[in-house]
Amino acid sequence: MEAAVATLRGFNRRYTQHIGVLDEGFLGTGRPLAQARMLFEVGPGGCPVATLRDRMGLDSGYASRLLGALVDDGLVALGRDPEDGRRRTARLTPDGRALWDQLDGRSDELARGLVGPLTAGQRRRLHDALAEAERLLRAATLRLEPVEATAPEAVAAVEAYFGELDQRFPDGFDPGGSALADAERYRPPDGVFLLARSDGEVVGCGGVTPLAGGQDDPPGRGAEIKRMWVHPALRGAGLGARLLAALEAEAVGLGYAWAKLDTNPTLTEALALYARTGWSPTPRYNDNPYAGAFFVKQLAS
Amino acid sequence: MEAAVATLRGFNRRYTQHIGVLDEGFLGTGRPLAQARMLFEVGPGGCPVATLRDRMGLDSGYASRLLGALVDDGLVALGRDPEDGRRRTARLTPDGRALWDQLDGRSDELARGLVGPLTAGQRRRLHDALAEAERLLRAATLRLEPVEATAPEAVAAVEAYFGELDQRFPDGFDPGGSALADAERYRPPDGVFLLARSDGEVVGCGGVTPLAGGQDDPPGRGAEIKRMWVHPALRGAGLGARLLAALEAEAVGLGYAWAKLDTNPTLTEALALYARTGWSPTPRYNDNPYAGAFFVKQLAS
DNA sequence: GCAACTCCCTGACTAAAGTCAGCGATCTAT
DNA sequence: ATAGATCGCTGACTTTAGTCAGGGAGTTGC
Repeated sequence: MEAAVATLRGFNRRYTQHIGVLDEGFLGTGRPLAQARMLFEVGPGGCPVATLRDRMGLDSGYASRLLGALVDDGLVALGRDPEDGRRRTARLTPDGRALWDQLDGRSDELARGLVGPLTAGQRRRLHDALAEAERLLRAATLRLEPVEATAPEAVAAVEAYFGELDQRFPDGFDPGGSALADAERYRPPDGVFLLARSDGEVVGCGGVTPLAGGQDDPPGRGAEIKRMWVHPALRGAGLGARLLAALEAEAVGLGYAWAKLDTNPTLTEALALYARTGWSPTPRYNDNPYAGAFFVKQLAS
Repeated sequence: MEAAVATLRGFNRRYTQHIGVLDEGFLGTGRPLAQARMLFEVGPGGCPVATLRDRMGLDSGYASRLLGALVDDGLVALGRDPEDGRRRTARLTPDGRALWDQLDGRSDELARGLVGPLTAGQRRRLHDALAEAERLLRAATLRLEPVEATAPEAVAAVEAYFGELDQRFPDGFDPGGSALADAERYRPPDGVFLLARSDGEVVGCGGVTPLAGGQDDPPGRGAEIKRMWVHPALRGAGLGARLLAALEAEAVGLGYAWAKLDTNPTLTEALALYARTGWSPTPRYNDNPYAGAFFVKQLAS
């Protein structure tokens, strides 16, 4: 712990001094940093105002004013959200896009200047180190929150999960119903659906549903843990373990005494995770044609 | 290159959003960020005003004002430098020290909170990744500058070098004279002494001196490359290669046609570096008792 | 001993960043 | 239909951050 804390703090100090230089790409455009950052955040694809405020952590009034200045200068256009007339979406005008390209180019140039003195091998090492650090930092900073299984983001996460299974299994994967089919089973008081977010982006999910116990099952109410998924970019950073632990804790909170889960035996990382965290093999308890391994765990209360 | 640039930029974005949080440890003390940062920079050991300005990149007037505010609040005391009456050194008063401790504690707490959710293994991986990234970024951002070999920082670097040799060799190392002994040999137009700085801190050095050519030497004037040293914290990031290349370029600039250097055969990384960068083994050319390997290189002009 | 140069400080600014209360338009639940 | 909440906007502010010109005390080179 101490070593990691010290390294993080040391890194932070030097980083803000040297690499923070990348922000300077946003200066010298004849407009204040905050405006430039705002324009950059809007991005070529446009962005809802609320998202901009959230991401930049700004006061609603201040954000509005920054956008107003960009609109006045003809760089950004605000449109109404067709689904909710209160919301507005910012989009870049052609002029705005030109400035965005300029900002992007400057940042690129600065980053290039920074890695320029390194050899190809060193650059690769830098790339690997930063990617690893980011994976771990994201895993550390993400937030787990319960949501409705029918929420658009939850559905998107489950569909990403299904899509991945479809690619991964030799014969594809057919969910046998939409992601929404059994949504009510994930609703309190008998279930829950957790979404893992990092930077607002969904990077994982998983749910708890009630499970009818059989004759040989432990006493007390039983739950099933389902649809556990981790975004590919974050694999190997321990997010799976955190998510599983959080789901177990939720199950305990819902009054369950034990839980089961199934998985495909080809998913070796998952098998290792379950073995490591106190899950024991158990006989098949459902007719899921894609599952070949079944686990049970007595939940600590 | 592209991958490294993209990763760096992506890392930077997330970093400034999440880890920049560490700076927030400096907020909420009822005083502006800049003042808090200044107080923290002064540190328990005190710090000359010029150094503070440099490190924080501030205008002289602004820095003076920030310090003035801290002095008014009884947190910092300014004293005269005994060696140069124009210079001032800032020191923390007991109250200032208490606030410093508070800031330090908050930063630590934030860093702890950040790495807290990670397992011990993940923390170690984060530590390693950040340390590697920092090494490489420092190697990329450092500056090489020619200095007088008698400059205090140059002497300190050479003494660090000697000290390290003394530890490394089984029978110790005796420089046979102080670091200053042959300082004039490192002075233009016949020599040069380079200092590598990162963040103002000296992280490496090396010099070029004239070398009398023998019968079997290549035609033209010959130089010797000496006292090449890299700070232990930056080893393995390619700083040695950059330094050596810079010294060779300096030698070319000084009109030398070839150069030699000696080293101890136990310094295997150094041997590998020389072999990799076009240096060829050559017979002993001096009576340095610590040297056992000798190299020569024809310099490109 | 004097000119030239440093180092730090002061006064007088400007621009940018950020806060707070309140308002109209729009959506949601009952 | 209406009360209550949400979303974004506006006005009126304060505080920070940062710049520039100049000046006094101290040092250095000749």
